[in-house]
Amino acid sequence: MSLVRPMSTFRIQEFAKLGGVTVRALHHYDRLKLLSPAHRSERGYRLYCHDDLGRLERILVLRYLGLSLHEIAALLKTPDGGGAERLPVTLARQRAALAARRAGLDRVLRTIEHAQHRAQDPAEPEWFLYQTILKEIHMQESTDWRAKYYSPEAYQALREQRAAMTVEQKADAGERWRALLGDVQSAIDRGISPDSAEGRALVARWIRLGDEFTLGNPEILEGYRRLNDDESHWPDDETAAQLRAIKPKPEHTAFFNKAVQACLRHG
Amino acid sequence: MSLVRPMSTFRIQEFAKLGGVTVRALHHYDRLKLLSPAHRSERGYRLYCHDDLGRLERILVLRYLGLSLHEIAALLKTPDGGGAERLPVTLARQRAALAARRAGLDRVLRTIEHAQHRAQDPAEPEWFLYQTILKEIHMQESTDWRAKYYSPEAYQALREQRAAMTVEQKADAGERWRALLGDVQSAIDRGISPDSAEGRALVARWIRLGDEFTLGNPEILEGYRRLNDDESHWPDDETAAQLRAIKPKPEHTAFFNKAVQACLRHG
DNA sequence: ACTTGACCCTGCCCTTGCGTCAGGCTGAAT
DNA sequence: ATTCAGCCTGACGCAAGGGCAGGGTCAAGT
Repeated sequence: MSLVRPMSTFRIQEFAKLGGVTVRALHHYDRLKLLSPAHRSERGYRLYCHDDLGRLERILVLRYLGLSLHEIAALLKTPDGGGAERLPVTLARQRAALAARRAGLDRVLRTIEHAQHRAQDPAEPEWFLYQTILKEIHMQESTDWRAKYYSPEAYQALREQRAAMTVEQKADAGERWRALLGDVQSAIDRGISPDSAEGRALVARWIRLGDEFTLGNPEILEGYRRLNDDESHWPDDETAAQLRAIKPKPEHTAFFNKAVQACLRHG
Repeated sequence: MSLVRPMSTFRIQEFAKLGGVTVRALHHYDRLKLLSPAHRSERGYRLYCHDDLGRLERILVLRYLGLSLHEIAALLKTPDGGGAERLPVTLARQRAALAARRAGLDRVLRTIEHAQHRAQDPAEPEWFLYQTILKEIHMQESTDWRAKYYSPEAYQALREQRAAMTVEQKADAGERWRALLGDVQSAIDRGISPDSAEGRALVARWIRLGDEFTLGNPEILEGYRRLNDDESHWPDDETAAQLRAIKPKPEHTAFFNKAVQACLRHG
């Protein structure tokens, strides 16, 4: 009977069995500071308590839902209150991501079935099979890569908005963004204060344009933020080029934020 | 105009664009010897030819279907003839694997939807939500892990066979396997030659028993082989224990193979 | 001839979620 | 005193590349 061991604690192996995970996984979570045992024995043994089991269960649930350990840590880090608030958002995003993955899998499965069907025909040479599959792939890959940044509802709303716009309207919107950013740049170059009347006028234009785009939907804004923050992963196509053209530079957003502060101060 | 560069070859970047992949990926494929350029310039530049493009396209198709680069290399390594033969088998297996993944994704998605629905209720505490999801997970995880080793048709056949057997029949079959392996072990211990009459008698028993199990279906045999070859990844449940009990040791299979050779030699 | 800029090479470390040793302690029972 | 199970840390491996560093090469413009 060990006197060192506080009551109702578990050594790592017991705890692993309780949670249905391996010892190594627990080591891993400990190193990531995702789940550290409540205590350590004098000699360094990990001693998990009952609350740790609750946390582990939460972790396992979120892992099952496909979140990365990093995301799980972020979600569980909040002193709670925030956790309950962010959970629904996370669920929605994760659902969208998984639905997209499933759609991708479905396409691959259809392609395989198609290929199997055609591979039956001995008259068809193999290289032809590869060629046609490749064409299918290229066609399918032309799906909108921006989708993954938005919640499903937000993306749906965006698509409706885009569908309702003519080509000229889209070009015009792009042009107005570019013009606005140009004006902001020029204001910065001329040393105009964000606090000035001109600064505040620019802010007003920015906000109007933004609302036009986000439809006042904060989820769209959130998605757009994530999209813009991930520029390094954009593919190299025309969509990306258009996006880059209307992407505000850090100094522009800095100017914008300062000007907003100024407006708030002045009421 | 470079005189060093043979006609109709591409440097790595051109080639990457033709194939729609990155330069780094081509480096990677080269290092894995999956796709090495037809030539190198004097100074070490990779020079890809038109045939390389064909091979790359094959690689991309198979990658799209979810095969690992290792599997792709194996499939493409055969001097062809074997390639055309193994392709349908590969497609079937891959389809089964992807279908399983899709089913898993479906379950997760349903779980998320369920959770979203219940998270609406503000009366329900968060921990309770986690608890019930965890229960769902445990229920879903109790699916037969052996399925992934078999083609869908083979697994279906196996299940029908199992359903048709009574508990006693199953126990009896296990017992006969264990007895056979015991007798083989004893034959080895006693220095009996696989070539002897006793050796050949054991082979006959082995084959009969095997046929009873595989129903003469080579796909089942194939799946069983893969299952047995992957013992290190079996989970730690009762099914695994039963499987281990009837798993022939390497020396048993060696004895078996020698005895089969002997039978073949003697007609 | 020289410089510039685009392109190429190799090699090394980074990612995710652990598994798998390896070497060395600890704890409890024999 | 030994022995065996259990614990620790640290390092390396995996798949499919991404990213970067340091250094060489090619073609064009000056």
